[in-house]
Amino acid sequence: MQDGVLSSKEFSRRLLQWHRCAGRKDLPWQRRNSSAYSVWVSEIMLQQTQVATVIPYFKRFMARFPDVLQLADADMDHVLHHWSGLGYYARARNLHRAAQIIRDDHGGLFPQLFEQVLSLPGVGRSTAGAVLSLAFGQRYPILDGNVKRVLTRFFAVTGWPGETSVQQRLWTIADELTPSRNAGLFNQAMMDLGAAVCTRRQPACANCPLSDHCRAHVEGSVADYPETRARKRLPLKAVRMLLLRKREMVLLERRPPTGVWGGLWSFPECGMNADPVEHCATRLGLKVAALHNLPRRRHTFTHFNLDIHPLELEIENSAESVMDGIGRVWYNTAKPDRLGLAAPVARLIDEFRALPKGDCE
DNA sequence: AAGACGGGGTT
DNA sequence: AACCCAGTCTT
Repeated sequence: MQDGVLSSKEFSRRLLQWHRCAGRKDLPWQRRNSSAYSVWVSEIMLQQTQVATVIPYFKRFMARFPDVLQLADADMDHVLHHWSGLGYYARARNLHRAAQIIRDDHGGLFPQLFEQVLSLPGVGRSTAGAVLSLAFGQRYPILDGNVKRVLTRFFAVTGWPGETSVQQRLWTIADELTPSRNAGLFNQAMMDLGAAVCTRRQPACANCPLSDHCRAHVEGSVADYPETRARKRLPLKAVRMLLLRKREMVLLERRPPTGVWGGLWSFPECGMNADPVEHCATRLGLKVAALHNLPRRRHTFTHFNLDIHPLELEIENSAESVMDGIGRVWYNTAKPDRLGLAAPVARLIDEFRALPKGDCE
């Protein structure tokens, strides 16, 4: 058997056997009566995000939006608030929109046809396969980071998995391996194996039920898979954030629906070369009484680095009106509204709240 | 086919 | 500081 090729049937038999003993079965979205809705929410949260990070968000989210109708009827701001800090906020907007589609087009019941699930915003091939297999036992493969790692190693697949040709090959392999019975368990087991055994660094091949037929393991090249993309140097951008203070209130603006922190609330910004006082007068109709710089902080994205230069500005007590109230709000740091805040904005507000209040400077 | 999209953890 | 993570959408 050592030299032969492992059949798909034997592959899944071994994997499921391993999963019965060693797999995780007590995650919050894996309860016995977990609905398609909770599987879906968890899968969306788990996109590009690790289990440990997701768990508290998932619990809070499900407590507030226990079913698809409550999510569909909720305010976008409320949904974003519960997503704040998770990142990739388009996921939350898509989740909300998809819930409304399920309410309006599917009678509030989660669809069970692959094409219908795939057409929901935010749901691609892998997530559609995950929900249908995990929640309904349908035979669809998945291809997330864990599965990619397992497959590239087991079959010694070279090339960066983000490349189209490599990805197609991996989908074909995943499809051939997926059993017609127990597809959900199989997919869960693949993800668990990737998360617990076939880890990116220092994989526990000694505990792997497939290692004797794993090409990378046999060749002693496990660390070479999956290949990584050659990375470019990230561009550095800079922005000045205006922390406009009026007593314990601070002015926030809603960001445009697309782009970084889309739909979230943040501080007004101005370019590094602009005059902040002038900017406040002309764009916001506010007179500045005092100002001082706060320490610069760097925020890193996948695609660029951002230097945030916070500038605290005290507003004159007279001339209270802010131009164009739509999309702007005086945020009470003592009694916070439930808004979605970008992570660095939330941090700045926390520091701000800790500052001595009142008429210093 | 390539780039955009967040934040946190690990090394 | 580099690298990665239970991907999907837009261009």
